[in-house]
Amino acid sequence: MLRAIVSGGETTRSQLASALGLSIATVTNVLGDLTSEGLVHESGMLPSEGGRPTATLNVRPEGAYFVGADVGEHGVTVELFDLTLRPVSSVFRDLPSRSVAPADLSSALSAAVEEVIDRAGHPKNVYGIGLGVPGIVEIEGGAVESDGGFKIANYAIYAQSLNWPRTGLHDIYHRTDLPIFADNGAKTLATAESWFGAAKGISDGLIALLGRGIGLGIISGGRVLQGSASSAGEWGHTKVSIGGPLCNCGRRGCLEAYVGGGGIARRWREAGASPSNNEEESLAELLSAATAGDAVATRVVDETIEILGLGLSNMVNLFNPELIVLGGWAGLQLVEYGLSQISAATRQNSLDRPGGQFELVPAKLGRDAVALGAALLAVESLIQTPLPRSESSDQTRKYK
Amino acid sequence: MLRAIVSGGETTRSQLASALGLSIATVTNVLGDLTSEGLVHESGMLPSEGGRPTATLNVRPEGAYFVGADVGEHGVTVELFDLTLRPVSSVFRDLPSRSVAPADLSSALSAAVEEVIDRAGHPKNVYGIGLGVPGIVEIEGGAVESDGGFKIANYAIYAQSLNWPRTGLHDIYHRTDLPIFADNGAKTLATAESWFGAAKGISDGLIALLGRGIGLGIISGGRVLQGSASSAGEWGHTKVSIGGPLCNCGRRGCLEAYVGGGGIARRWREAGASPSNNEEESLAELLSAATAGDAVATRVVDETIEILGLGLSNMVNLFNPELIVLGGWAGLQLVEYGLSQISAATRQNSLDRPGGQFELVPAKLGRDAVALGAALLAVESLIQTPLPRSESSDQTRKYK
DNA sequence: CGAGTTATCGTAAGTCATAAAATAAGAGCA
DNA sequence: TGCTCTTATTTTATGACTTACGATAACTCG
Repeated sequence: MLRAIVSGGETTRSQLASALGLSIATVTNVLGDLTSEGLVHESGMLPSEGGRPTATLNVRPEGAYFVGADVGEHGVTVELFDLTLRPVSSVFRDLPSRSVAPADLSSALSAAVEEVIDRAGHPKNVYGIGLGVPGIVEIEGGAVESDGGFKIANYAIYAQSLNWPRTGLHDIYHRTDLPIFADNGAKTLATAESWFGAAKGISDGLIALLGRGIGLGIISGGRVLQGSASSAGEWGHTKVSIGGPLCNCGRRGCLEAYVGGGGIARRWREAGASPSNNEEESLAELLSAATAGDAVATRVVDETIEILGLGLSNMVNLFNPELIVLGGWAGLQLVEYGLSQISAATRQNSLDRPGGQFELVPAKLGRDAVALGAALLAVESLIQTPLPRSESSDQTRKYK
Repeated sequence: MLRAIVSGGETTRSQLASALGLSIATVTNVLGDLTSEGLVHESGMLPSEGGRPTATLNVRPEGAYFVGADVGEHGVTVELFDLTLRPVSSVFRDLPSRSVAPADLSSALSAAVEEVIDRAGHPKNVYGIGLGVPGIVEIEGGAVESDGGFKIANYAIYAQSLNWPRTGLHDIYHRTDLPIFADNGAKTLATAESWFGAAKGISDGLIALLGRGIGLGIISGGRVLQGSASSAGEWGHTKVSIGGPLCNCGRRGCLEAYVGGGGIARRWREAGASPSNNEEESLAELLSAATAGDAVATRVVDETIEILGLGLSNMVNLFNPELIVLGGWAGLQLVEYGLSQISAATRQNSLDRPGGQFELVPAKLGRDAVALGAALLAVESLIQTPLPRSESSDQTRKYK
């Protein structure tokens, strides 16, 4: 219920009832609890249509706060979100070197978290912190009870692309005064797009994160697919060719080696160009050269789109999505260059039926979507956990 | 509850209670209803351990019957299953020509269904019929109320590989005296393996059907993944190479073109051999030649396993399964030849983490697994639908 | 044969969602 | 201004489940 209001924005009791398949009476009951928790309030009135006017309901922004962090290759972005999931404050910290070690990250991250809460005037009700990290995040058994009375799951991070060995979550963030959650960045992006962005309300969809690496969040039945050890969605290292160019992961023919930021730059270089060292700028140069009619650039771009379409078509056959969202800096640039070309290449390589059943759109949320999705991990946990009962009311409440 | 007993076989009340997370009292209640329906009975007693002996519970085989049909390229296999899902009678019908038309199929199928029920002595309580068909099966809107009072969903079949245009389910089976259900054969196989076979109790797994074509059932959270229009799992036409050999589907580089029955035979032929025209025999010849040390055959087999492993590794990265089951005639032959080789090829191409988290096993159920899984479609519907209330008891019951 | 044990059954009480009734808050009109 | 009509929300009562608990059944062991 809280999820429906947070994700859907201002509504009314009857809208909620029909959206959730409950009666209005039940909605009122649950709402009473949420209101007395200070999470929801009546935000206004709709003009009457002859009878009593409808009260509009909305989340009370200051009802709860959440920290979300985007741990990237270049640095960490940490943001504090209120209960409407709008950013309240935001901090970016560069990381010292290119090859990030967990210890460096740890100090930067802790400082950034402290700063971001500081800047917002130290709200008391920060409910948790979520981390979007590169690589595979597994939840191991053996959750630990923290000082605060909440459980801290035993997360382990395997960031093959950062050359990290198995890294415990406490190695990159050791404060335990707040509940902490983590997931792969592509999956937190998918969560964010699914709550607030292009994939809102979608039951079966794909959210691709194209940047330096290539990630994917698979939405199935409205939730992000996790797999047996929560590493589902590692699309970047699926093979699209036998043999093929060498990838960072040590194998050959990975999709990422072709259409990851580095792969695109490499292919342009091999075609004779000397692109910028910054992959993001390099792609921009490539695309504008292609737009300007440069034959070599056009060939490289066409090839990129063809291979991306081939990779996407594999996902279309496997998942039969109704929607594909392209995000990440490379994804957004490519979509702007030629959404319909990518879409056509995908359909052409897909089976006829599923190939005709999806729509391809750019991501709607901006750069902080990974952090937003990470914060949503904490929100989801708040929604599932019954709050400790307050003095004001001794009814038990489990449904939010 | 019925599902737990059917799938798990003989149990006791307390086992059921802990398996389903209910109290023993509730189990007893629901069981009372199931028993009075004639679906379940107390099958025996366990030796006492000091107190009252535990009654064992089991399904009453003659409590309900289900028809399952495997619609294949060569013919239809139709079987009648009792409530323990053991086959009671079984009919196979060849199809007249190679290129099957819906009309030919329709008469063969109807006759086979009639025969299979006949042979079992015309039990009254046949609850439905399930069809496992090649190609994509979609459920369109607009279910129709039949004479019998049940709904018949509006299924549409798109069998690109059989060259069928959109085919309505009523075009291949027009009797409406029984509830009818349909799904892709690879998915019904997955359902069967997941209820009774190698994938029993698995939450995230893959069941691959390797034969003439290549199908896949993806088990996620214990259920077969369906996608937005229920065509998820079309693995055979995902591309493993850019360019590559031409596939039946009209595209190039499909996995099926390499390691489908036809693809393996083609590659052996191109290597200079003249295999049997029957693909199944051809594969057997190839594998025994390789076992005997034939260099050409060994190269072709190694290549097959390498490509199959590559295809599987893509699935491992995407789904992070705990188990991969290989079935279908080609799958079983290949597994027998070299399970560990296939497993090694898969792991080698996968990311380290998910690559170390799955087990690869052969399918446990035999040739009639597709038909069994199809019958399970009807079982699942029985489990979800509350039975019409009988005179003997006027309590409503919804939980089984 | 009775004491101890374990299994199953029956009943009362607790939960939770909803239907129905009651109340609230307006609009529109005489 | 009051009255009626309409729609929204809250309160109350009911019904469907589930479970806790006590009663009963069926067995072993001494």
